[in-house]
Formats: sequence, structure tokens, C-alpha cells
Amino acid sequence: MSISDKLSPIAENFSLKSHTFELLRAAILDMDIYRPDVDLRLDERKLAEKLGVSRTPIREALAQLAQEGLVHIVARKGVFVCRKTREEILEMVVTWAALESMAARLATQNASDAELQALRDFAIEHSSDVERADLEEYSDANIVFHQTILELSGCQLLKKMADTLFTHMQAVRRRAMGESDRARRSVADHMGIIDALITRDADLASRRVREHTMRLHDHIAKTWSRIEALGSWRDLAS
Amino acid sequence: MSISDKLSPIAENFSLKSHTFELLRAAILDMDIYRPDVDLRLDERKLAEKLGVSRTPIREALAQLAQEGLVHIVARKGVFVCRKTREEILEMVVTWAALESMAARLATQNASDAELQALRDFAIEHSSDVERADLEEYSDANIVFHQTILELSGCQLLKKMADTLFTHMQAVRRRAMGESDRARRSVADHMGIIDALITRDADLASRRVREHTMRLHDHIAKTWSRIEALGSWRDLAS
DNA sequence: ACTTGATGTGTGGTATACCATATACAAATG
DNA sequence: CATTTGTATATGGTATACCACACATCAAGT
Repeated sequence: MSISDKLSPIAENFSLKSHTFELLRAAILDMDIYRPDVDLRLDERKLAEKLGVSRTPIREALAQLAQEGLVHIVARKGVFVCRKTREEILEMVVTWAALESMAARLATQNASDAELQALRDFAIEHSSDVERADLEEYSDANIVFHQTILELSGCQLLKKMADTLFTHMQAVRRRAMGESDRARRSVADHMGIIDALITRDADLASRRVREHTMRLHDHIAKTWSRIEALGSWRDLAS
Repeated sequence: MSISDKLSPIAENFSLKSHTFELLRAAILDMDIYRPDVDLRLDERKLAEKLGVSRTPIREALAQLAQEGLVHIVARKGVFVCRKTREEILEMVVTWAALESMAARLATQNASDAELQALRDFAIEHSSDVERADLEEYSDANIVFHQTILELSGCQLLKKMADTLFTHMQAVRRRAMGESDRARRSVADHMGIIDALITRDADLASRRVREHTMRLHDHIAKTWSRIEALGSWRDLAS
């Protein structure tokens, strides 16, 4: 191990573009875009000034964010943070269900007994979060649970696409996971999923994951009529 | 209908960036990136000169293409067209199966009888292509068939993500759909899928779509050992 | 009062200049 | 001859200047 081995990662693959991209991405995901009074417009020059860089890397980062669907760029009008409609959110959940149910199917085939056992232990351990009404904690565990299934599928693309959907729904999730009876149901669902995985029942695991996620879908469909009223960037297209 | 309705789309939402993006995208998808001798490097200045624009829109378009996974940008090294490994291609097929099987499930619920009947007619009509050994024609019909299922799901996100995967596999598909016995099997599969859709059997339709697509997966897994040898952009990361 | 047009300002789109690094090659050194 | 080091050049990264358009404001005319 020479000294160069330790130093090489420094400044490797760094650029203001990618740095700006990460920064803006995090900032956008962090903001509560569904509050009616937030300003969705992003001013390139102000962003450039705030970040202490020129407009060029800002614009390149924004182009990437637009490709990812986080912002919407209208030529000669401006760039706006994308506020998702209720229908778009529902579609994201459906697509997520599609990806994760396939992941579960693959996991029955690719995951080791040890990995599944570890997942089971983890789920049991955090099931008490719900009893203690520690929903914050459980929400995190819940995310880890689902990410683990994607991971155990062995298909990186499935995980990557699901992760993208996940981050898009981050602002939404803060509100979705609400009442403790939904959490309680969630715990039961998770145990059912794990059982199916451990018994290597691909069809059952796949089905249970799908139905579990679709319950979230139905819940959002029923309880979220208000986002609709806020409108989205589409209103700008006259 | 006033005259302004007809004229409004002119120059609406046009920018050299988006134009360049489309152009480069089409060009990349059109090139046969798996020939060992092709140059995967894209020179910004040469591209700018060829397209008669400055580097700025080129770079913004390239940033978007990188986000989509079509090219890989290495800081201060260059931008290279992404050559997919066999494993990545297989993962794309798996993910595609996940998306389309969910689409089929939804289609049993959302598609009208008329739409399914039209799909059936279309499939029957083009089943003769295989008999006539017109695989070119059948390949196109095959694509339309699958796109229609995505369409009938009523979930635009499913279709959009599947379409993205589709275009990524375009260069691959030219080689995959080969022997006529695979095409014949494909016809039978399609009819089975349509039957399941018409009888509104969600589980069956979903399963048949998945198994149909996974047959392509297994076929690629068996017959494509050579792409592996070509290497990819990853070789550039020393 | 309403419409229409001129004008000014702000913002995004594009071009270009300049900087830093990677790379190749040449020259120097042992 | 091998190794190293300087240097030239090409190329990507960044900053900046400038342009065109959108929009607001206001003035003039009807």
C-alpha cells in the first residue's frame, strides 16, 4: 500500500456539475413542495450566486434533474420544481409494486437462507417500534425492509429504479405513513412476506409484496383528494 | 378553432438543447455499439461543429443522456457511449418483465372489450408474418403488441419506463429476434396473453406476460456469451 | 375605460473565451 | 537503453458576455 493509493480518490471524478446536481437534488427533495405557498421557481442566477459557481454547471445539473423528472424546464420561461399530481403519485406506487414484487420473486431464488433470516430478525426487532408508537423509527425500518428485498433480488436495475421512485415519493411519505393501525397491518404484511421468502414460494412472495404495496396505493387513493387542488406545473402550459 | 390554435405549436418549447438531445439520442441508438472497432468516444467540439451549434447545448444534452444512462461522462477524460454488459441487458429484460406483467394485470381491469378485441385482431393479422418468414415485419408488430399492453394498463409511468428500457435494448433487439421457431413460440405466447386479458384473468395474464418475457431472458442468457468479451466503459475506470 | 403599442427589465438560451488537467512525445539524465 | 521530466497540445470544465424572448409597465389613442 503506497501513499498514492490513499490519495488517488481525492478529486477523482469531481466536478461542479455533479456536485451541484447532488446539492440541488437533496435540496429539492428536502423542501415541502406541497405547501401551497412555496415558490416552485428556480432562478439560475440566484442559485449560481448562492452556490458560488457560474450558471454553466447549474444549468447542466438542472438539465439532469429535468431528465430525472424532478424539475420541469420551460424554454424562456424558467425552471420549476415538479409537483406531482395525485394520479402521478398513484402511478409511482403501482410501478413500485411492479418492481418490488418481481424483486421478491427473484429473492426467493437468489437470496441465501442467512440473508432471509437476518431480514426476519430485523423485522421482528422493529415490530416493537409500532407497539411503542415510535412511527418515526418504524418508518425508517420500513424503508430498510423494502430496500433489502430489492437488494436480495440480485437485480441492481430493479433496485435502482425503485430507489428513484422512492426518493420521488419522499415528500409524500412524510404524510402517508400516519395512523398506527396502518403500521400494525404493515408489520403483519411484512412477516407474511418474509415467510413466503423463506419457504421459497415465489408466487406467494410476489403476490404478498404486490398486495402490500397496493394497500398503500388504495390508502392514498382514498385519503388524498387535497393534493389535487394544488395544481402542478402543468398549469403553466396555457 | 382559431388560427392561433394551429400556429401556437410553432417554436413552442424549442431549444437547441432539447433538439441536440433528441438528435444525439437517435444517433447513439442507431449506431451499432457492439462492433468491436467502433469509437465510443464523443468529442464535444466535433459534435458542436457537426451540428452547427456551440458546445453549451451539446454539453447540456450530454448531461441529460448521461442521466438516462446512454453515455458515461468522465471528468476531464471525455464522454463515452455506454456499452451494456450481458448482465445489464439481462437485468433490463427482467425489469421489463416486471413492468409489463403489472401492466397486463392492470389491463384486465382497465382495458375495454373493444380495445382487447382490436389487440386480438392485430395479433392474428400479424401471426401470418411468421409463416411468411417476414421476421422484420413481425418484429415491428411484436413491439406494437407489447406497447399496446403497456398502453392498455392505463398507467403512463409503467409505459414510460418500459419504453426507456425498450430503446436501450434497441441495438440488442436487432440480433435477439432471430430464428423463426422463437417467433412461432412468440405468436402462441401472444395469443395466450390475449386470451387471459379477454377473460379478465389478472393473475393468468400477468403470469403469461412474465413468462413470455423471461423466455427472452433465458434465450439471451444462453446464446449471448460473446458480448461479455467486448468489455464496457467500466474498463476505463482504472 | 379599454385597447394597443412602445419600452424597459429580468431571465433563460447560446456562444465564446479561458482555465486545468490528461496525454503524448520529446528531451534530458542516469 | 531505460527512466524520468519537461513541454506542447487537445479536451473537458467553468466563467462570462451577449442575445432573444417574456412580461410588466406605462403611454397614447380610440
